[in-house]
Amino acid sequence: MVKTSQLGGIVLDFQVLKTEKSCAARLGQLTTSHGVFDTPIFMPVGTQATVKTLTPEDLYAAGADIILSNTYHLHLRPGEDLIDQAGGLHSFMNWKRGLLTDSGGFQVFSLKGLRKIDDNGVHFSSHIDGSRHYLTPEIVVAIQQKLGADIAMCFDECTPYPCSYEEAERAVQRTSLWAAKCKDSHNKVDQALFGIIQGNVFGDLRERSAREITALDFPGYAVGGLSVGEPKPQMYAMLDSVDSWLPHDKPRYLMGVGAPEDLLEAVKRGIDMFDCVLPTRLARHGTALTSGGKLVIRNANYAYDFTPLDPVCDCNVCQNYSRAYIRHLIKAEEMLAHRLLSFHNVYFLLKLMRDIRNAISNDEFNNFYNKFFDNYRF
RNA sequence: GGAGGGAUACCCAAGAGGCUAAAGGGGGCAGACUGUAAAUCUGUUAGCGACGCUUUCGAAGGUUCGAAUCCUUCUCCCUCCA
Repeated sequence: MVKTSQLGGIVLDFQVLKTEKSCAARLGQLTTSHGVFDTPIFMPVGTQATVKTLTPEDLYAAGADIILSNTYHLHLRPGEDLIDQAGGLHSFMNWKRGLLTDSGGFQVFSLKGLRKIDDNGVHFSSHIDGSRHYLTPEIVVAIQQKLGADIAMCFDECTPYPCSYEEAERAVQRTSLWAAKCKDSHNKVDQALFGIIQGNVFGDLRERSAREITALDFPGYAVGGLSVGEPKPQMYAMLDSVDSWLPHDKPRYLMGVGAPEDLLEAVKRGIDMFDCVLPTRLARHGTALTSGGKLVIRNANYAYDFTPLDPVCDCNVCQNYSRAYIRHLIKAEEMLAHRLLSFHNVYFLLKLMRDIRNAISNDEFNNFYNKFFDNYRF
Protein backbone atom coordinates (compact mmCIF):
# COMPACT_ATOMS: atom_id res chain seq x y z
CA MET A 1 0.00 0.00 0.00
CA VAL A 2 1.11 3.51 -0.71
CA LYS A 3 2.06 6.01 1.92
CA THR A 4 2.02 9.54 0.62
CA SER A 5 3.08 11.52 3.66
CA GLN A 6 6.37 12.14 5.44
CA LEU A 7 8.43 11.34 2.42
CA GLY A 8 9.19 14.82 1.11
CA GLY A 9 12.75 15.30 0.01
CA ILE A 10 13.53 11.65 -0.59
CA VAL A 11 15.46 11.19 -3.81
CA LEU A 12 14.78 7.59 -4.61
CA ASP A 13 15.39 4.39 -2.82
CA PHE A 14 15.14 0.92 -4.25
CA GLN A 15 15.35 -2.35 -2.37
CA VAL A 16 15.17 -5.82 -3.85
CA LEU A 17 13.18 -7.82 -1.33
CA LYS A 18 13.33 -11.17 -3.02
CA THR A 19 14.53 -12.85 -6.21
CA GLU A 20 13.12 -16.01 -7.75
CA LYS A 21 15.49 -18.95 -7.80
CA SER A 22 14.57 -20.33 -11.20
CA CYS A 23 14.45 -17.04 -13.10
CA ALA A 24 15.36 -13.37 -12.78
CA ALA A 25 11.93 -12.26 -11.49
CA ARG A 26 12.23 -10.16 -8.38
CA LEU A 27 10.13 -8.39 -5.81
CA GLY A 28 11.21 -4.88 -4.91
CA GLN A 29 10.24 -1.68 -3.22
CA LEU A 30 10.62 1.75 -4.74
CA THR A 31 10.52 4.75 -2.42
CA THR A 32 9.88 8.23 -3.79
CA SER A 33 8.71 11.43 -2.14
CA HIS A 34 5.19 10.51 -3.25
CA GLY A 35 4.99 7.01 -1.89
CA VAL A 36 6.50 3.61 -1.51
CA PHE A 37 5.64 1.29 -4.39
CA ASP A 38 6.02 -2.42 -4.74
CA THR A 39 7.65 -3.74 -7.89
CA PRO A 40 7.21 -5.18 -10.48
CA ILE A 41 4.91 -2.28 -11.20
CA PHE A 42 2.87 -1.01 -14.12
CA MET A 43 2.53 2.72 -14.78
CA PRO A 44 -0.50 3.88 -16.75
CA VAL A 45 0.33 6.57 -19.30
CA GLY A 46 -1.01 10.09 -19.03
CA THR A 47 0.85 11.82 -21.83
CA GLN A 48 -0.90 15.17 -21.60
CA ALA A 49 -1.18 15.24 -17.81
CA THR A 50 -4.17 12.92 -17.90
CA VAL A 51 -4.64 9.21 -18.30
CA LYS A 52 -7.24 9.54 -21.02
CA THR A 53 -10.82 9.40 -19.68
CA LEU A 54 -9.76 8.60 -16.08
CA THR A 55 -9.57 10.91 -13.06
CA PRO A 56 -6.89 10.51 -10.39
CA GLU A 57 -9.64 9.15 -8.16
CA ASP A 58 -10.38 6.48 -10.77
CA LEU A 59 -6.69 5.64 -10.93
CA TYR A 60 -6.41 5.30 -7.15
CA ALA A 61 -9.44 3.02 -7.24
CA ALA A 62 -7.81 0.96 -9.99
CA GLY A 63 -4.72 0.63 -7.82
CA ALA A 64 -2.30 2.90 -9.68
CA ASP A 65 0.72 3.97 -7.63
CA ILE A 66 2.69 5.81 -10.26
CA ILE A 67 1.82 7.20 -13.67
CA LEU A 68 3.74 8.62 -16.56
CA SER A 69 3.55 11.90 -18.40
CA ASN A 70 5.43 13.44 -21.28
CA THR A 71 7.99 16.21 -21.62
CA TYR A 72 7.52 16.89 -25.33
CA HIS A 73 3.76 17.14 -25.16
CA LEU A 74 3.64 19.25 -22.00
CA HIS A 75 6.41 21.52 -23.29
CA LEU A 76 4.32 22.29 -26.39
CA ARG A 77 1.12 22.62 -24.41
CA PRO A 78 0.60 24.13 -21.87
CA GLY A 79 4.32 24.73 -21.37
CA GLU A 80 6.48 23.90 -18.35
CA ASP A 81 6.41 27.47 -17.00
CA LEU A 82 2.65 27.35 -16.60
CA ILE A 83 2.92 24.00 -14.83
CA ASP A 84 5.72 25.34 -12.67
CA GLN A 85 3.48 28.25 -11.65
CA ALA A 86 0.73 25.76 -10.82
CA GLY A 87 3.12 24.26 -8.30
CA GLY A 88 4.43 21.46 -10.50
CA LEU A 89 2.78 18.63 -12.39
CA HIS A 90 1.52 16.79 -9.30
CA SER A 91 -0.33 19.84 -8.12
CA PHE A 92 -1.46 20.92 -11.61
CA MET A 93 -3.18 17.62 -12.37
CA ASN A 94 -4.10 16.79 -8.76
CA TRP A 95 -2.12 13.55 -8.74
CA LYS A 96 -0.79 12.66 -5.32
CA ARG A 97 1.22 9.53 -5.97
CA GLY A 98 4.27 8.72 -8.05
CA LEU A 99 4.96 10.47 -11.31
CA LEU A 100 7.49 9.83 -14.04
CA THR A 101 8.05 12.03 -17.06
CA ASP A 102 9.29 10.60 -20.31
CA SER A 103 11.89 12.75 -22.00
CA GLY A 104 10.54 13.08 -25.53
CA GLY A 105 12.88 10.38 -26.77
CA PHE A 106 9.91 8.37 -27.93
CA GLN A 107 8.71 11.34 -30.01
CA VAL A 108 12.06 11.18 -31.83
CA PHE A 109 10.72 7.84 -33.04
CA SER A 110 6.98 8.45 -33.34
CA LEU A 111 7.19 11.90 -34.94
CA LYS A 112 9.77 10.75 -37.44
CA GLY A 113 8.52 12.95 -40.25
CA LEU A 114 8.49 16.08 -38.10
CA ARG A 115 11.98 16.11 -36.65
CA LYS A 116 15.64 16.36 -37.53
CA ILE A 117 18.34 14.86 -35.27
CA ASP A 118 21.91 15.95 -34.81
CA ASP A 119 24.43 15.15 -32.12
CA ASN A 120 23.38 18.14 -30.03
CA GLY A 121 19.65 17.53 -30.05
CA VAL A 122 16.46 17.30 -32.08
CA HIS A 123 14.56 19.91 -34.06
CA PHE A 124 10.82 19.28 -33.98
CA SER A 125 8.07 20.85 -36.02
CA SER A 126 5.16 20.88 -33.62
CA HIS A 127 2.47 18.40 -34.59
CA ILE A 128 -0.02 20.94 -33.26
CA ASP A 129 0.83 24.13 -35.14
CA GLY A 130 4.05 23.46 -37.03
CA SER A 131 6.09 25.80 -34.83
CA ARG A 132 9.77 24.98 -34.49
CA HIS A 133 11.18 23.58 -31.25
CA TYR A 134 14.66 22.46 -30.41
CA LEU A 135 15.19 19.92 -27.67
CA THR A 136 18.63 19.15 -26.30
CA PRO A 137 19.53 16.93 -23.35
CA GLU A 138 20.01 20.07 -21.22
CA ILE A 139 16.69 21.59 -22.27
CA VAL A 140 14.85 18.31 -21.70
CA VAL A 141 16.29 18.07 -18.18
CA ALA A 142 15.38 21.69 -17.45
CA ILE A 143 11.81 21.10 -18.59
CA GLN A 144 11.50 17.94 -16.51
CA GLN A 145 12.85 19.71 -13.45
CA LYS A 146 10.13 22.32 -13.80
CA LEU A 147 7.50 19.63 -14.25
CA GLY A 148 8.83 18.11 -11.05
CA ALA A 149 8.03 14.44 -11.44
CA ASP A 150 9.60 11.95 -9.05
CA ILE A 151 11.46 10.29 -11.87
CA ALA A 152 12.79 12.00 -14.99
CA MET A 153 14.20 10.24 -18.03
CA CYS A 154 17.32 10.99 -20.01
CA PHE A 155 16.80 12.29 -23.53
CA ASP A 156 17.48 9.36 -25.85
CA GLU A 157 17.17 8.37 -29.48
CA CYS A 158 14.58 5.67 -29.91
CA THR A 159 15.10 3.88 -33.23
CA PRO A 160 12.43 2.17 -35.33
CA TYR A 161 12.17 -1.42 -36.53
CA PRO A 162 13.53 -2.40 -38.92
CA CYS A 163 16.72 -0.42 -38.41
CA SER A 164 20.18 -0.81 -39.90
CA TYR A 165 23.07 -1.69 -37.63
CA GLU A 166 24.76 1.62 -38.45
CA GLU A 167 21.66 3.60 -37.57
CA ALA A 168 21.23 1.70 -34.32
CA GLU A 169 24.87 2.19 -33.45
CA ARG A 170 24.64 5.93 -34.07
CA ALA A 171 21.62 6.06 -31.77
CA VAL A 172 23.53 4.17 -29.07
CA GLN A 173 26.40 6.66 -29.33
CA ARG A 174 24.07 9.63 -29.19
CA THR A 175 22.08 8.19 -26.34
CA SER A 176 25.28 7.76 -24.30
CA LEU A 177 26.47 11.26 -25.15
CA TRP A 178 23.11 12.73 -24.22
CA ALA A 179 22.88 10.67 -21.02
CA ALA A 180 26.12 12.21 -19.80
CA LYS A 181 24.84 15.69 -20.63
CA CYS A 182 21.53 14.99 -18.92
CA LYS A 183 23.30 13.79 -15.82
CA ASP A 184 25.58 16.83 -15.75
CA SER A 185 22.74 19.30 -15.99
CA HIS A 186 20.37 17.55 -13.61
CA ASN A 187 20.41 18.99 -10.09
CA LYS A 188 16.95 18.57 -8.63
CA VAL A 189 17.48 16.72 -5.38
CA ASP A 190 14.02 15.20 -4.96
CA GLN A 191 13.91 13.91 -8.53
CA ALA A 192 15.67 10.79 -9.79
CA LEU A 193 17.09 10.72 -13.31
CA PHE A 194 17.04 7.34 -15.07
CA GLY A 195 19.39 6.31 -17.88
CA ILE A 196 18.11 4.58 -21.01
CA ILE A 197 19.66 1.66 -22.90
CA GLN A 198 19.26 1.54 -26.67
CA GLY A 199 20.61 -0.82 -29.35
CA ASN A 200 17.51 -1.84 -31.26
CA VAL A 201 17.61 -5.63 -31.87
CA PHE A 202 21.40 -5.96 -31.90
CA GLY A 203 22.73 -7.84 -28.91
CA ASP A 204 26.22 -6.38 -29.01
CA LEU A 205 24.87 -2.84 -29.26
CA ARG A 206 22.56 -3.49 -26.34
CA GLU A 207 25.47 -4.74 -24.30
CA ARG A 208 27.61 -1.77 -25.25
CA SER A 209 24.81 0.67 -24.47
CA ALA A 210 24.23 -0.99 -21.10
CA ARG A 211 27.93 -0.76 -20.29
CA GLU A 212 28.17 2.92 -21.26
CA ILE A 213 24.99 4.00 -19.53
CA THR A 214 25.61 2.08 -16.29
CA ALA A 215 29.11 3.58 -16.18
CA LEU A 216 27.42 6.94 -15.65
CA ASP A 217 25.79 5.58 -12.51
CA PHE A 218 22.09 6.39 -12.55
CA PRO A 219 19.60 5.54 -9.78
CA GLY A 220 17.61 3.47 -12.28
CA TYR A 221 17.91 2.08 -15.81
CA ALA A 222 15.39 1.84 -18.59
CA VAL A 223 15.43 -0.42 -21.60
CA GLY A 224 14.17 1.68 -24.49
CA GLY A 225 13.64 1.12 -28.17
CA LEU A 226 11.75 -2.14 -27.85
CA SER A 227 8.16 -2.90 -28.82
CA VAL A 228 8.63 -0.63 -31.81
CA GLY A 229 7.45 -3.24 -34.29
CA GLU A 230 9.97 -6.07 -33.90
CA PRO A 231 8.72 -9.65 -33.55
CA LYS A 232 8.16 -10.66 -29.93
CA PRO A 233 10.87 -13.33 -29.86
CA GLN A 234 13.38 -10.64 -30.79
CA MET A 235 12.18 -8.39 -28.01
CA TYR A 236 12.42 -11.22 -25.52
CA ALA A 237 15.90 -12.07 -26.79
CA MET A 238 17.00 -8.50 -26.09
CA LEU A 239 15.66 -8.84 -22.55
CA ASP A 240 17.42 -12.13 -21.90
CA SER A 241 20.64 -10.41 -20.93
CA VAL A 242 19.19 -7.51 -18.97
CA ASP A 243 19.75 -9.30 -15.70
CA SER A 244 23.43 -9.74 -16.39
CA TRP A 245 24.06 -6.28 -17.86
CA LEU A 246 22.13 -4.10 -15.43
CA PRO A 247 23.01 -3.78 -11.75
CA HIS A 248 20.86 -5.86 -9.41
CA ASP A 249 20.41 -3.12 -6.85
CA LYS A 250 18.81 -0.59 -9.23
CA PRO A 251 15.31 -0.60 -10.71
CA ARG A 252 14.99 -1.72 -14.32
CA TYR A 253 12.30 -0.17 -16.40
CA LEU A 254 11.12 -1.58 -19.73
CA MET A 255 9.70 1.36 -21.60
CA GLY A 256 6.49 1.11 -23.59
CA VAL A 257 5.66 -2.47 -22.81
CA GLY A 258 2.33 -3.52 -21.51
CA ALA A 259 0.78 -6.43 -23.39
CA PRO A 260 -0.07 -8.88 -20.60
CA GLU A 261 2.05 -11.67 -22.06
CA ASP A 262 4.99 -9.27 -22.44
CA LEU A 263 4.75 -8.21 -18.80
CA LEU A 264 5.08 -11.85 -17.76
CA GLU A 265 7.98 -12.48 -20.09
CA ALA A 266 9.79 -9.34 -18.98
CA VAL A 267 9.29 -9.86 -15.25
CA LYS A 268 10.68 -13.32 -15.74
CA ARG A 269 13.79 -11.69 -17.19
CA GLY A 270 14.25 -9.28 -14.31
CA ILE A 271 12.29 -6.12 -15.22
CA ASP A 272 10.77 -4.07 -12.38
CA MET A 273 8.84 -1.27 -14.04
CA PHE A 274 6.60 -0.88 -17.09
CA ASP A 275 4.47 1.68 -18.82
CA CYS A 276 2.19 1.35 -21.80
CA VAL A 277 -0.61 3.14 -23.60
CA LEU A 278 -2.06 -0.21 -24.65
CA PRO A 279 -4.75 -0.58 -21.97
CA THR A 280 -6.19 2.88 -22.56
CA ARG A 281 -5.81 2.84 -26.32
CA LEU A 282 -7.34 -0.61 -26.71
CA ALA A 283 -10.17 0.61 -24.51
CA ARG A 284 -10.92 3.55 -26.77
CA HIS A 285 -10.81 1.22 -29.74
CA GLY A 286 -13.29 -1.21 -28.24
CA THR A 287 -11.12 -4.00 -26.86
CA ALA A 288 -11.01 -5.36 -23.32
CA LEU A 289 -8.08 -7.14 -21.73
CA THR A 290 -9.26 -10.24 -19.90
CA SER A 291 -7.81 -13.29 -18.22
CA GLY A 292 -8.93 -15.27 -21.26
CA GLY A 293 -7.20 -12.97 -23.74
CA LYS A 294 -8.16 -9.88 -25.67
CA LEU A 295 -11.89 -9.44 -26.11
CA VAL A 296 -12.93 -7.28 -29.04
CA ILE A 297 -16.08 -6.20 -27.31
CA ARG A 298 -17.29 -4.22 -30.32
CA ASN A 299 -17.70 -7.49 -32.26
CA ALA A 300 -21.20 -8.66 -33.07
CA ASN A 301 -21.05 -11.86 -31.07
CA TYR A 302 -21.23 -9.87 -27.81
CA ALA A 303 -24.41 -8.02 -28.74
CA TYR A 304 -26.55 -10.28 -26.54
CA ASP A 305 -23.86 -11.21 -24.04
CA PHE A 306 -25.02 -10.04 -20.64
CA THR A 307 -22.00 -11.38 -18.74
CA PRO A 308 -19.16 -9.12 -17.48
CA LEU A 309 -16.10 -8.29 -19.58
CA ASP A 310 -14.06 -10.74 -17.54
CA PRO A 311 -16.02 -13.15 -15.34
CA VAL A 312 -13.13 -13.47 -12.88
CA CYS A 313 -12.47 -9.72 -12.58
CA ASP A 314 -13.56 -7.92 -9.43
CA CYS A 315 -13.31 -4.39 -10.79
CA ASN A 316 -16.19 -1.98 -10.51
CA VAL A 317 -16.97 -2.25 -14.23
CA CYS A 318 -17.14 -6.04 -14.19
CA GLN A 319 -19.30 -5.96 -11.07
CA ASN A 320 -21.88 -3.65 -12.62
CA TYR A 321 -21.91 -3.63 -16.42
CA SER A 322 -22.39 -6.24 -19.13
CA ARG A 323 -20.56 -6.88 -22.38
CA ALA A 324 -23.79 -6.16 -24.26
CA TYR A 325 -24.16 -2.78 -22.57
CA ILE A 326 -20.56 -1.76 -23.15
CA ARG A 327 -20.78 -2.90 -26.75
CA HIS A 328 -23.88 -0.80 -27.16
CA LEU A 329 -22.06 2.23 -25.75
CA ILE A 330 -19.23 1.70 -28.22
CA LYS A 331 -21.55 1.35 -31.20
CA ALA A 332 -23.44 4.44 -30.08
CA GLU A 333 -20.11 6.26 -29.69
CA GLU A 334 -20.86 7.14 -26.11
CA MET A 335 -17.93 8.43 -24.04
CA LEU A 336 -18.83 6.19 -21.14
CA ALA A 337 -17.68 3.22 -23.22
CA HIS A 338 -14.16 4.64 -23.24
CA ARG A 339 -14.24 5.33 -19.54
CA LEU A 340 -15.55 1.93 -18.52
CA LEU A 341 -13.17 0.03 -20.79
CA SER A 342 -10.20 2.20 -19.80
CA PHE A 343 -10.90 1.64 -16.15
CA HIS A 344 -11.24 -2.09 -16.59
CA ASN A 345 -8.12 -2.43 -18.76
CA VAL A 346 -5.97 -0.38 -16.39
CA TYR A 347 -7.37 -2.30 -13.45
CA PHE A 348 -6.67 -5.56 -15.24
CA LEU A 349 -2.98 -4.78 -15.73
CA LEU A 350 -2.53 -3.42 -12.22
CA LYS A 351 -4.20 -6.52 -10.81
CA LEU A 352 -1.98 -8.67 -13.00
CA MET A 353 1.06 -6.95 -11.48
CA ARG A 354 -0.32 -7.46 -7.97
CA ASP A 355 -0.81 -11.13 -8.72
CA ILE A 356 2.71 -11.36 -10.12
CA ARG A 357 4.13 -9.79 -6.96
CA ASN A 358 2.17 -12.16 -4.78
CA ALA A 359 3.39 -15.08 -6.84
CA ILE A 360 7.03 -14.04 -6.48
CA SER A 361 6.48 -13.43 -2.82
CA ASN A 362 5.11 -16.97 -2.44
CA ASP A 363 7.84 -18.57 -4.55
CA GLU A 364 5.36 -19.59 -7.20
CA PHE A 365 6.08 -17.27 -10.10
CA ASN A 366 6.65 -20.15 -12.48
CA ASN A 367 3.31 -21.70 -11.59
CA PHE A 368 1.64 -18.37 -12.05
CA TYR A 369 3.37 -17.89 -15.39
CA ASN A 370 2.25 -21.29 -16.64
CA LYS A 371 -1.29 -20.82 -15.42
CA PHE A 372 -1.51 -17.43 -17.08
CA PHE A 373 -0.54 -18.82 -20.47
CA ASP A 374 -2.90 -21.78 -20.05
CA ASN A 375 -5.82 -19.37 -19.79
CA TYR A 376 -4.70 -16.60 -22.13
CA ARG A 377 -5.80 -17.01 -25.76
CA PHE A 378 -4.05 -15.04 -28.49
C1' G B 1 -58.13 18.40 -63.04
C1' G B 2 -53.34 20.84 -65.05
C1' A B 3 -47.73 21.48 -65.16
C1' G B 4 -43.21 19.79 -63.80
C1' G B 5 -39.53 16.65 -60.99
C1' G B 6 -38.10 11.89 -59.28
C1' A B 7 -37.50 6.25 -58.25
C1' U B 8 -29.69 3.50 -58.21
C1' A B 9 -27.09 -1.66 -53.49
C1' C B 10 -28.94 -1.83 -45.95
C1' C B 11 -29.49 4.05 -45.97
C1' C B 12 -28.10 8.80 -48.36
C1' A B 13 -26.12 9.79 -53.04
C1' A B 14 -23.01 10.16 -57.95
C1' G B 15 -23.37 8.12 -62.75
C1' A B 16 -26.74 10.07 -68.47
C1' G B 17 -24.89 4.12 -74.40
C1' G B 18 -19.29 0.13 -73.77
C1' C B 19 -13.43 1.73 -69.42
C1' U B 20 -19.94 0.04 -64.38
C1' A B 21 -20.95 -5.30 -60.07
C1' A B 22 -21.86 0.55 -60.38
C1' A B 23 -17.94 6.90 -57.45
C1' G B 24 -18.51 9.23 -52.44
C1' G B 25 -20.51 9.22 -47.61
C1' G B 26 -23.14 6.70 -43.70
C1' G B 27 -24.31 2.18 -41.48
C1' G B 28 -22.77 -3.08 -40.95
C1' C B 29 -18.82 -6.74 -40.46
C1' A B 30 -13.74 -7.72 -39.44
C1' G B 31 -8.46 -6.62 -38.51
C1' A B 32 -4.51 -3.61 -36.38
C1' C B 33 -2.95 -1.00 -32.04
C1' U B 34 2.98 -1.74 -26.84
C1' G B 35 7.93 5.23 -23.51
C1' U B 36 -0.20 8.26 -27.19
C1' A B 37 0.14 13.42 -33.88
C1' A B 38 -4.57 7.56 -32.13
C1' A B 39 -12.54 8.21 -29.29
C1' U B 40 -7.33 6.41 -34.64
C1' C B 41 -6.03 3.59 -38.89
C1' U B 42 -6.83 -0.51 -42.46
C1' G B 43 -9.73 -4.08 -45.07
C1' U B 44 -14.47 -5.59 -46.53
C1' U B 45 -19.80 -4.93 -47.65
C1' A B 46 -25.17 -8.51 -54.66
C1' G B 47 -24.73 -14.05 -54.87
C1' C B 48 -21.92 -18.22 -55.68
C1' G B 49 -18.77 -24.59 -56.50
C1' A B 50 -15.04 -17.38 -56.90
C1' C B 51 -8.14 -15.08 -61.01
C1' G B 52 -14.57 -17.52 -63.43
C1' C B 53 -19.80 -17.50 -63.53
C1' U B 54 -24.92 -15.82 -62.26
C1' U B 55 -28.53 -11.98 -61.03
C1' U B 56 -28.74 -6.36 -60.17
C1' C B 57 -30.03 0.56 -60.91
C1' G B 58 -39.19 0.98 -59.52
C1' A B 59 -42.06 -2.90 -63.18
C1' A B 60 -42.91 -4.79 -68.05
C1' G B 61 -41.75 -4.43 -73.05
C1' G B 62 -38.63 -2.35 -76.97
C1' U B 63 -34.17 0.03 -79.82
C1' U B 64 -28.88 -1.40 -80.12
C1' C B 65 -23.30 -5.71 -81.33
C1' G B 66 -23.83 -3.52 -76.29
C1' A B 67 -28.60 -0.16 -71.67
C1' A B 68 -28.61 2.04 -64.79
C1' U B 69 -28.02 5.41 -69.03
C1' C B 70 -32.30 5.94 -75.31
C1' C B 71 -37.93 4.80 -76.51
C1' U B 72 -43.09 3.00 -74.95
C1' U B 73 -46.56 1.73 -71.27
C1' C B 74 -47.53 0.98 -66.19
C1' U B 75 -46.82 1.66 -60.67
C1' C B 76 -45.45 4.73 -56.72
C1' C B 77 -43.42 9.42 -54.60
C1' C B 78 -42.54 14.86 -54.45
C1' U B 79 -43.33 20.16 -55.87
C1' C B 80 -46.27 23.97 -57.95
C1' C B 81 -51.05 25.68 -60.17
C1' A B 82 -56.40 24.97 -59.88
